[in-house]
Amino acid sequence: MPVHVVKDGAGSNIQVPSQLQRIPIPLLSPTLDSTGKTVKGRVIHKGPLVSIGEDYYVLKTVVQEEDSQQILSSEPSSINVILFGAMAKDYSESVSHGDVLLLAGFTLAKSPTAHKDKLHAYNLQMAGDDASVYVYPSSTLSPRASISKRSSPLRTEDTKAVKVARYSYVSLSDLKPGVVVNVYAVVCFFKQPFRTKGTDYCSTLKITDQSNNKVGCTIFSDKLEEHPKIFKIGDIIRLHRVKSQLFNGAISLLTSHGFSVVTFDGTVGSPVVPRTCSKSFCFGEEDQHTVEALRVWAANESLVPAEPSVPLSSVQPKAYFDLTCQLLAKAPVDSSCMLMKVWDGTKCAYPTLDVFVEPNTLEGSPPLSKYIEDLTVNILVYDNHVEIARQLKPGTYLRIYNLHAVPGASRLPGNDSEQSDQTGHLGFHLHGGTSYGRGLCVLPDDSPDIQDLKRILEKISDSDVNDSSLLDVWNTPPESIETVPVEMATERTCDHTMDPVTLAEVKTRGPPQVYHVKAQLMSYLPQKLYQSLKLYCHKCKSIRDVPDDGTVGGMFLEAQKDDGPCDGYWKLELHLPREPPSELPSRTLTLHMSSQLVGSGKAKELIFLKGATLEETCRIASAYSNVVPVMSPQGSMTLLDLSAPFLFRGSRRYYGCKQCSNVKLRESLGEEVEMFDEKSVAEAMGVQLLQYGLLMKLELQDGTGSLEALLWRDSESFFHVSAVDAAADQEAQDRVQDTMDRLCPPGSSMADRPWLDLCLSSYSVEEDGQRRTCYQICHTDARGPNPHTHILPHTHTTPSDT
DNA sequence: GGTTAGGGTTAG
Repeated sequence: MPVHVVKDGAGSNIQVPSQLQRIPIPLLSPTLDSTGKTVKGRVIHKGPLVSIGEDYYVLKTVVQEEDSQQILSSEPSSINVILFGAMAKDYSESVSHGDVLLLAGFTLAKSPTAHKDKLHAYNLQMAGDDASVYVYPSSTLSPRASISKRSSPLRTEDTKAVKVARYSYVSLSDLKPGVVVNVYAVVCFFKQPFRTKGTDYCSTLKITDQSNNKVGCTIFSDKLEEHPKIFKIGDIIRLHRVKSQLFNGAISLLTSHGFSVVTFDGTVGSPVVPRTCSKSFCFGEEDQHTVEALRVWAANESLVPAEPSVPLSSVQPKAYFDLTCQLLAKAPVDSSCMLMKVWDGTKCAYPTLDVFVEPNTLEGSPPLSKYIEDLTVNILVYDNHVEIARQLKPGTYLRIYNLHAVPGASRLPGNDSEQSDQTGHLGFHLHGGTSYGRGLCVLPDDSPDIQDLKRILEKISDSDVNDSSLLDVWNTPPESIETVPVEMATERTCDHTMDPVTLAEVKTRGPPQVYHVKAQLMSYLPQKLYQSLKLYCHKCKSIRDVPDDGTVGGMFLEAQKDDGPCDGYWKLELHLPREPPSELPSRTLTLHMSSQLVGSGKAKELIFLKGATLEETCRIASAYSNVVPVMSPQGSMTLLDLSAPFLFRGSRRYYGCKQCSNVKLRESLGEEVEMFDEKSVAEAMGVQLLQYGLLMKLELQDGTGSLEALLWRDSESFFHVSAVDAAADQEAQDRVQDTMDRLCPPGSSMADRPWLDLCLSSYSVEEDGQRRTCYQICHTDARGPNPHTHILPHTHTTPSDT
């Protein structure tokens, strides 16, 4: 007898040859010499005994690898076994579903059904005297053997007996209206969840089981994750607590209170992995067998299409098809339309429609090379699908259902006459609505349907990154820069050790954070650089503009109207005539000095100037170290309005904060001052000194997105310029302008602009009661043509964060 | 408290 039953316990008289070498099913190949080799597996399908002549039989069965590690292999772990002759008859009578077999003396032959049943590419053929089957009945392996002792696949009625304690499952043929039931079934039609007019999302399904009844099923839930995760026809579904009801004369199923759903891949022989969001769900060996039985039944019913989707290379004009692909980038087109750039590694046989969008509206990486660009197609997503598409992250793998290949480009949203030469090109439209299951979903990373695709796409991407033509592509994303030496126009001075991230990624994270990014400068504000000069108060944190000379000059003229006397606190007065050729009435320009300072020989350290024009003040300031413009409206000396500079030191002018100063000019002013700099003078007069800063808004982009970042806290070190110098000195201003012209050459395209290595910090600000994330460029220096000639003075503290 | 949808092509 070529079929040996190995019995449990002492009664066993069959010896399994011990010298046989066991080969895991996924590793079987025709190059293998099968002499002395065995295969061990569990019977997951047993076909009928077929008579093909007088006393000659054939039987087909499917066994699955028992070693769970081998099941995780990417190769199929289940294989068709064909038994011939008397062995087929023996097998039919003594082997049951669930039994474990040891097969020896087999030969391998190419499986003609591999593309359809997704089982091993080869069959095991068992014929002749060498072939032996050793059977370990499942009764010797598990206590539930009696249930498995059948010659036909599991029926739901049988499973009831062992599931009484937990769940009982009703055959679709036994449904009565108005009853809450649990069912196991195969999905033969499905729609991805779509928004209803009510409060929920709805999944519309049609399911079937071994009873061959097809039953409609409607699942309502406002939580997307509670909907069944169905990716293709043939997936297995388990529904708990669904209510049967009559609709249009037929039974249908509807979610009832406390419903739950679990789904499984429908591929015969693939690992049985429940797909569910539920953290506590019942799943036992019975469930495993029910799923396997439904898989095998569906495979024999030819319910499932050979392929779940169509590659781009096979797409025909006018076709509606399902596409499995990777999302590369997306961009909003208008309120009802979204562009998705996708690829699947194959090239469409027809020219495809180009869709223009502004590069800064594109999220994700545009094609890295001409080659990848040729494989990338544009999909226009409309209406109800936009909501789902908007949440997708570039890089994810998608399946798009009922995608329409529209021949002949028509007018497109957001496109104009540039499209006219594209007539006849194939456009891809995911129209609105859900007919025919139209929709899209994310395929999980471990989905068996994308493993090959992932490998192929990664291979293409990798080989393309090494292509030198990359350097010609302006939108080379920063990740690729890592492998290509590119001179950066800025350098980071921070000591953070972290990998650079894309701007798209930066935008997904909340503040506060620090990032390293590589980006280009798209634009900046203000364009007139003197407008970037600001005055900052450390105390009240306010920022104000530096007034221009016209405004300041006007204030000096206004102050001249005060020609009243000063009280006699001040020892020295110097009367000067108005300078010719002025035709105005004569006036008095007065220099005052502190009596205390005169007494201590420091008279010239601090000069108070009354009645001078701005121009005169500047000229006098060049001869004295500290000049303070004053007036005396009520006979006592006071400063001008704090909108004007309160102090001139050489070419530098200093301002005080109107809000935080408490001005008091005492007769003894300066007595206690040891060193006359702007700080001590301000302090002595009760002025809150304002600090100069450079504030700029830079729009960055890196191919994955764009981002506005401020240059403020570290702007002085960025430009190698002190802000107070920039306010007083044309050469310093020119240096700032030179830097900006280098980072963003006037009239240049993005291709000509250098990349910047930046340290970026994010923080939260509140505006009109709304919190908003802001970004600042910190710890970053522009690389000047000769940065070492512009050393920043150390006397300045930097303004803190806004 | 218990709707919504109840498969069957957009029309850009």
